[in-house]
Amino acid sequence: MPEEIDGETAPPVAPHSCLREPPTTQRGARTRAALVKAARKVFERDGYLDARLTDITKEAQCAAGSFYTYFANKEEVLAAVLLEAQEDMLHPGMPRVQDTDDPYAVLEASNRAYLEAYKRNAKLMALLEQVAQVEPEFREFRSRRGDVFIRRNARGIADLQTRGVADREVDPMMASRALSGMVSVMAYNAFVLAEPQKEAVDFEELVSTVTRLWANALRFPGHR
Amino acid sequence: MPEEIDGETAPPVAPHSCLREPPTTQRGARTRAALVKAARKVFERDGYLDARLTDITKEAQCAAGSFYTYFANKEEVLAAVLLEAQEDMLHPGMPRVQDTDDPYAVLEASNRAYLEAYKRNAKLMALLEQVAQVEPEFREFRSRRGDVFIRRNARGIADLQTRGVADREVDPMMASRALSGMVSVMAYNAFVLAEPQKEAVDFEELVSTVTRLWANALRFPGHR
Amino acid sequence: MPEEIDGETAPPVAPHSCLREPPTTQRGARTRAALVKAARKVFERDGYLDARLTDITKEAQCAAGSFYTYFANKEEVLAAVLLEAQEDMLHPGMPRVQDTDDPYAVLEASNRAYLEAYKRNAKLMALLEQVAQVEPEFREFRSRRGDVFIRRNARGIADLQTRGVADREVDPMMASRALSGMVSVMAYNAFVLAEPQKEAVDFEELVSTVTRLWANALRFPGHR
Amino acid sequence: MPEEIDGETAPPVAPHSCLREPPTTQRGARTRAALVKAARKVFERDGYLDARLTDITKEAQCAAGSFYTYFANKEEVLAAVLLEAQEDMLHPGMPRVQDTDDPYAVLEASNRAYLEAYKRNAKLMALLEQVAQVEPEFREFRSRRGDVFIRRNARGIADLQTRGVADREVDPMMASRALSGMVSVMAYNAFVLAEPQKEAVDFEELVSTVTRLWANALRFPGHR
DNA sequence: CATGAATGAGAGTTCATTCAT
DNA sequence: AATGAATGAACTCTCATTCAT
Repeated sequence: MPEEIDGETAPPVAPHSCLREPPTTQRGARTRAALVKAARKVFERDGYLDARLTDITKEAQCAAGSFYTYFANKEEVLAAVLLEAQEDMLHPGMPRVQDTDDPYAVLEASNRAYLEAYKRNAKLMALLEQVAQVEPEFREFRSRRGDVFIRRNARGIADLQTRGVADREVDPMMASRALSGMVSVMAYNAFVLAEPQKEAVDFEELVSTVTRLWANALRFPGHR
Repeated sequence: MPEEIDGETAPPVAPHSCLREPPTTQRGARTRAALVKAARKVFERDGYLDARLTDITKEAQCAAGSFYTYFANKEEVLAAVLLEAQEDMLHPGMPRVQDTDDPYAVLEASNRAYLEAYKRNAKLMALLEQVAQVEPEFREFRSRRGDVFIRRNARGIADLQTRGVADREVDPMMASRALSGMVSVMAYNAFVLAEPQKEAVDFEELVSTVTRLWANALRFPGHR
Repeated sequence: MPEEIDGETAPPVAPHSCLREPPTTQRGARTRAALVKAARKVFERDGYLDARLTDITKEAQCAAGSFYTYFANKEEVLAAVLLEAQEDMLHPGMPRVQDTDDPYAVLEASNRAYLEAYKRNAKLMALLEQVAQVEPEFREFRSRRGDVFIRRNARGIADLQTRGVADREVDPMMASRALSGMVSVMAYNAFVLAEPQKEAVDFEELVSTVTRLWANALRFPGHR
Repeated sequence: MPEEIDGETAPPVAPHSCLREPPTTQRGARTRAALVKAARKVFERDGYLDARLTDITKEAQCAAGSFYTYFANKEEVLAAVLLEAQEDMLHPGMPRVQDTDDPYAVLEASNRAYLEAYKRNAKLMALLEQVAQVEPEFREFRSRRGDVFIRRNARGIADLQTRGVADREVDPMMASRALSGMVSVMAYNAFVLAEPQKEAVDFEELVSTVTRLWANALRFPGHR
């Protein structure tokens, strides 16, 4: 029996957010924003572990102690950083290709949107992967983020199965996990691990390959 | 044009191995082995970052200083740990199903062997993932390990394409990257992330799902 | 051909000074000063090598970590200590005997001033000698300090040669090196090596002896 | 009143020598000799402080533990090293110029012999200077070595005073200390501190300068 | 709210010396 | 007499967090 696919796909709230109450004054808001921005920069540059709080405050041009006015520790700034970036990482502004009925076109558009968003936020994704290995709270966060896509795709697969377009033998959730995972691994390899010296994989080839394999895996009808 | 698939798929040698010369006496060998064993235990229990050298020496029941007789630092013991485990992680003792000509059976056996090895070494794989995020040398190591499987599978795909069993449209290396990645993600999710409280995914279902998707993705003939 | 005697005899700046930025607050300045003072005391008491940073911070009544707010390591405090003492070690507040034309009187005053300064800073000189044997940067520092005196005296010798008072056969720089060295060795022996139990050399005898030998060496006219 | 000049000018015995009884077997003698030789090499190369006992045993091609069969610690090997080198450092094989009566010629020969010996043993002298700053026992040793020369020269000065060749006003010991010190400082600067890149001071100029100054300082008769 | 100096526990690392073989 | 692994005390340096100003 397939798992529950639908239900509240609540956005993966960043951990520990809102512990400290938000700044009341305008100056406070400015300082906090500067800290979050600085933290993102430093985290992306040095990695989570090597980032020192003083690096962040220095980058934000404020005193070391001011940090604690807004955050209890490094984890919390990171949560704030991720919270701010969530929007773009989750709802990659999908273009309205949905109008069409061609499942292959829809699938391709979806994959392209995902990969584009991944590429756009590559450094942040790298950071998230690192942090997930180090801080359990963020492993949770990464999981929830993954689930958003997995559920979304599982719904799509189930829908296609209903319409007779996709292989009915596979469990939609399992298939979605596998295929979504496939795409995310490819994205990680292409945009995070890709070494600068080597020529990167061609973006379009990436899109078409994962889309073709995905479509085949679900036995979309028609020969391509 | 497909990348080079064959060539020497040299086993991914652990980094920095053999810096300190190996112990000459029997006693030395014993101590070194005890340290490696202790290190593996502590690493798997506490993670690479939280493992303190004194934890390792305590576990190995030797003095703190003795550690430095055999290893220059934490990285080096880890290299030794991985080196020792490599065998089982890479050559999962594939059962001789190769006799058959049924590509599906071969594929399934291969996936089962991979997943079994992953499960067997789950803690070590978790460790490797963590370390790869933290020490560049080990990111390299992880990559090389992945390549071993990717190349092996790419050869298989190319072979099936020649025999007319697999879709000739996809590039064997790209497809192998995507599909091997798919399996490894599933393995990671099932054996590393799986939370004890939740009931784990059924192993057989895992094998059959990834195999079916893989076969479909390459358009193996025949309906299942 | 005599070497260049004149030119900028820049004071021998202590090595590595000013690496850490100076404290901005008053409290910071106080702490830093306390550390330098404590360092001098500990160095003079225990020697450079045996001085532990915790001894210094303990003496300065601050936490071990505070040390690193102002100095990167032991070398740097020492540099600060020497920097602070430089003034007195280099410009021994020469009394205005210069008014006289009697070269012998001038020479004697100069030697007396040097020896007095050496005696006053004997412990620091001992420290400098020790450190020069251990840290190349400070060997350099000692050399530069020596050069200040050597050049100063070489100018004096050259001047006397011009006035026909000193032997013109000797190269002023070589002679200055030899004679300045002679005085500094005597000072080292008298004020650093002198054992407490033995009665020290009479200060006046020291001054008169080196002055007489120096004057003779340059063939000052007149019989004494 | 001049200090005692004569008396037993006992050779400056190296400290702590002969603590361990000498090796009985031939093999033992060989090992010990190898250790002393290795120690000298390592000390001269790395300095006393940076020399590790294992470096020495490695150089001598014997086990770390063997060291303690012959020496109690680092100090003791150094003592052995110095003891072996004493001969050449103290009795520089003075050429028989003593035949002549010309005090200037004798003085020059003496200085030349000293400087030549210093140059020949420059690395050892550097070592001795370093060690004297670090280990009180060897400060003593250095002093005694210096005294040998100072006394020898003081006797020479007293002799010349008796013969009416040298200024009778100066105390022979004081003068000897000053002038011997002058020569040793020059030697130290020329042969120990001299930087390889800079052109070294001309040896003959060195000899003639210190000799001339020395002779003048004692008011040797005759114009040069 | 901001500042930035002060804190101090804790980790890694070295190496002279010992001792079982 | 030789070996070389084992020992463990000692020391430096880091940096998140606190707090007086």
